[in-house]
Amino acid sequence: MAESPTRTVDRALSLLGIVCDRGVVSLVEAARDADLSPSTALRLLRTLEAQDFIRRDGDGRYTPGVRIVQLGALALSNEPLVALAGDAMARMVEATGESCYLSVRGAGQSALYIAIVEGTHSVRHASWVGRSIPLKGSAAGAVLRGESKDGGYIVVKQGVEEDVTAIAAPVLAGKRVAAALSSVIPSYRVGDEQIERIGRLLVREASSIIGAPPPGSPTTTSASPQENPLRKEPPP
Amino acid sequence: MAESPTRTVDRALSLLGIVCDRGVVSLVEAARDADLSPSTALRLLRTLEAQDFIRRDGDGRYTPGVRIVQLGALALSNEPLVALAGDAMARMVEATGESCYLSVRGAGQSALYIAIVEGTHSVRHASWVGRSIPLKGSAAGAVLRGESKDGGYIVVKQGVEEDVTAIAAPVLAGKRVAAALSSVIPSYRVGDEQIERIGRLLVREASSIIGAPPPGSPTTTSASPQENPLRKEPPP
DNA sequence: AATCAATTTTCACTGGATGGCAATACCCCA
DNA sequence: TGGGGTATTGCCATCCAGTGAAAATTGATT
Repeated sequence: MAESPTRTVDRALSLLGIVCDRGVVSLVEAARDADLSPSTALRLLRTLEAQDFIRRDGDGRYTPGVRIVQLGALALSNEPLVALAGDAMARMVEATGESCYLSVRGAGQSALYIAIVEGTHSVRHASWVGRSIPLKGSAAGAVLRGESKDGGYIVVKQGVEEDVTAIAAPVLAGKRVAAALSSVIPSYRVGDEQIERIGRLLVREASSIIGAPPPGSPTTTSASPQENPLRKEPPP
Repeated sequence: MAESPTRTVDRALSLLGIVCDRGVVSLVEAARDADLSPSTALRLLRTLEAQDFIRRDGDGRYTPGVRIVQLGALALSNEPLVALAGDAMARMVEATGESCYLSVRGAGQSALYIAIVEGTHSVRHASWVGRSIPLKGSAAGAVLRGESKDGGYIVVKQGVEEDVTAIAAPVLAGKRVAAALSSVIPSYRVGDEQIERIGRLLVREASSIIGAPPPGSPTTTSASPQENPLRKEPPP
């Protein structure tokens, strides 16, 4: 975290994080976690509550409110990378049948899934948009830390999740790693040849994301706000 | 918005909303929207940036940051109603083939979709978790405003979206309307008999949500954090 | 009723938040 | 190139908004 100019806002945002992390929290717990006096925490929590970022349940404890959900979804729907990566991710899933993820650096030492296209196998890896995984020990994390050589792919077997093999390639904006494109596959289903094939596909698709032509409709789970609400699918 | 004890935090949260609403915004625009001096806005925006709630793009403008996405997703995954409603919503879609939505009151005069199970027809209504719709003019909105009689369903044809008919029933916590369960259907596909049938189904399923037994795996687009990442589907 | 912990209120105090203003940066046009 | 206009950033005097200790209130338990 960089130097922060407004202590009061800092404190309130920390409290917001605590409420969201814990899901349900009492005043004194939140105050303790934030290292604030209960009366200070109360006032700040009341401010968050006044704008619907948090709410109080029947027992007087604090839980996240609708405003944080709403702004989070808005933020995600406006994320340009999500739109740009849609076609590439769909192609990955079509070519491999495996779940495909787009992730960026998250808060602290984490990576954050910002788009997902699920695989088509009946046994497949499943996760969710908005999930954080550690930078350390994950393929996407290694890529986001700049550890892939010459834009190549990174493989992690037995990383942050058991029984899966993760392969990731960097989405580059110039020299900077903007995101990681990854596939996460049940380990029983991949040998070295398949890993290499998927790795090469990831590298190719990742390099198509920035500089790609203006996207059509995204096909990820984060549907575009402008999408026609009556969706017609192509015939099977 | 209720009376708010901490002006500084209020202002910062308003700025956060402005950045998320607009997607990309300059300092002076944000300051104008928030009715603040540019130097005050700068300082508050810097605080939001320091905790990754917003970030600056290459042109120095502000866009939402990963922290808001992360906390939004966390908040949603901890929302008890989403878990509770999963089975009911899946049953609705199985019985009708139409998209099913769970919504709660959002900020201001809005309703917020917090869970969605999409319909199975090739032409179906599509929307997204986190989307806000107006309370006025929508079936879910009417239900959330307490306008359904005796827990019955409300029908809106030609409401906030064209070409669709929305039917909603209240999810009650005691006497209080906790959420709205709704189906949104292309109007060409429903006559009065179908509307009545779906309406009655909605009422029945809505009444099963609170007081329902502990849920299994939610089947909505908001997967549970505890879900097994290797997902095995039943055979077709 | 007594005890304990959580929550809420009160209020003296001060330093953190403010915004006006100046400096700097940037863009556009003649 | 120079001028004009706007945006951004830094500085600093000012003051009141934010703080936290302490008291009061509430709620749960024995």
